Amino acid sequence: MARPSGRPIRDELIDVATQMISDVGVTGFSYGGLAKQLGISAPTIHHHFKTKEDLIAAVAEKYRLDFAESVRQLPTTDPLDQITSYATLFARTAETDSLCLCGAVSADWLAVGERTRAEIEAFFAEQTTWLEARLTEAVESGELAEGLPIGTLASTILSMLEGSLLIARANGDAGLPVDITALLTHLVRTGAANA
Amino acid sequence: MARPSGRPIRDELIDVATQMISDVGVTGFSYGGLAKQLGISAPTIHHHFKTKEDLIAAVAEKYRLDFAESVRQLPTTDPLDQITSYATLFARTAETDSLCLCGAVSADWLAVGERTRAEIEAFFAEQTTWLEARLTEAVESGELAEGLPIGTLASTILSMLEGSLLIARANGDAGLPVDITALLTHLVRTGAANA
DNA sequence: GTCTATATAAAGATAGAC
DNA sequence: GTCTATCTTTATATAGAC
Repeated sequence: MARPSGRPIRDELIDVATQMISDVGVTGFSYGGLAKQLGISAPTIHHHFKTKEDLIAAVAEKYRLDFAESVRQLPTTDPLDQITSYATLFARTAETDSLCLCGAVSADWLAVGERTRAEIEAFFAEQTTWLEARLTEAVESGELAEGLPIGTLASTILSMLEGSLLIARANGDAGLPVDITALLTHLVRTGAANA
Repeated sequence: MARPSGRPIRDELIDVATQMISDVGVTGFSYGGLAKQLGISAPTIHHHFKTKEDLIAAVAEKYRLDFAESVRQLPTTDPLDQITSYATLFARTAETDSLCLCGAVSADWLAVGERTRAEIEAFFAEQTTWLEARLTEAVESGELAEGLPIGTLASTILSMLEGSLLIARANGDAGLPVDITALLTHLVRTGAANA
């Protein structure tokens, strides 16, 4: 399987590694397997990423940055509708039987280095912060009842989405991330309606 | 590190392997590392589990059965309170920086064999079924509003708990599983109060 | 049931030619 | 920037002694 168009090989390495980590974990993927997929030799990868940990950290960073960009490009509607749209980012992942890269790395926590861990922590922190911001807006606009613990609610949504990808792949139910988010937003709206 | 008391070595192998899989994934743990931990030689393990896949499948099965037993032993109170107790099973896991074994294996889905996958699927199915039963009871007792999609709500809770373990370990926040479950049960109770 | 010795394959990584 | 060749370590697994 030769390498397609003229994309920078560094980017292709990261993309294919991302998929492989989602499939078999950070320990399960190898330079050899990655090289085969791309039709190059394994030592060539060392030229771009000196160690495997370098590559994994780069994968995590790119995922975090790309995801942030995807979130920025979500349609800006009502705050709770934005969270529904946000869930479709995870559903898109589920449709290819993939996990969130950061969830996948988190599952192999003791097998990765400090730089990678810092990226994963940053990813979860950024996503929680974004959700908190939407939830705060929802309180201000009256969509969401006052008095709810915004931070815990944000963690609930993120946990739910990360976990749903694990379960969706095992069950073959790619619609799970959207379904459960729809239910949760329904629940919080109901709470607001009766506040 | 020699092996403690007179417990069957087969059980000890499964227990230590369970912890290692939670730490570094199914590909990251090895017969060599497992042997070292227990103070035995690696080939000895082959005597008890002919292949690594045999061991992984046994680990998954024992986890599923032990978890079912833990669930059966939860105090039988109000249905929604039982779900709160249920969450403490996950919190206990988080306190040792561990994942649910089935969540950990699910993260390395393409790296395990059919028997193991069947165990994981069965675990998720059993847990979902248990949650559905409690939720149905909660509707009957008036704790929970009628009309909610019970199956989706059960999947929401399980997804939430599985995902919270991933995030709790990265964040060092072992209280997460309980906090988010408390919030969710609060949300559904609120819904019932206003139904 | 546990060990040593061994087979075979693959891993991560480096050196040096082109 | 990519390759072949190689190094070292580790992996899963088997054979056979005790």
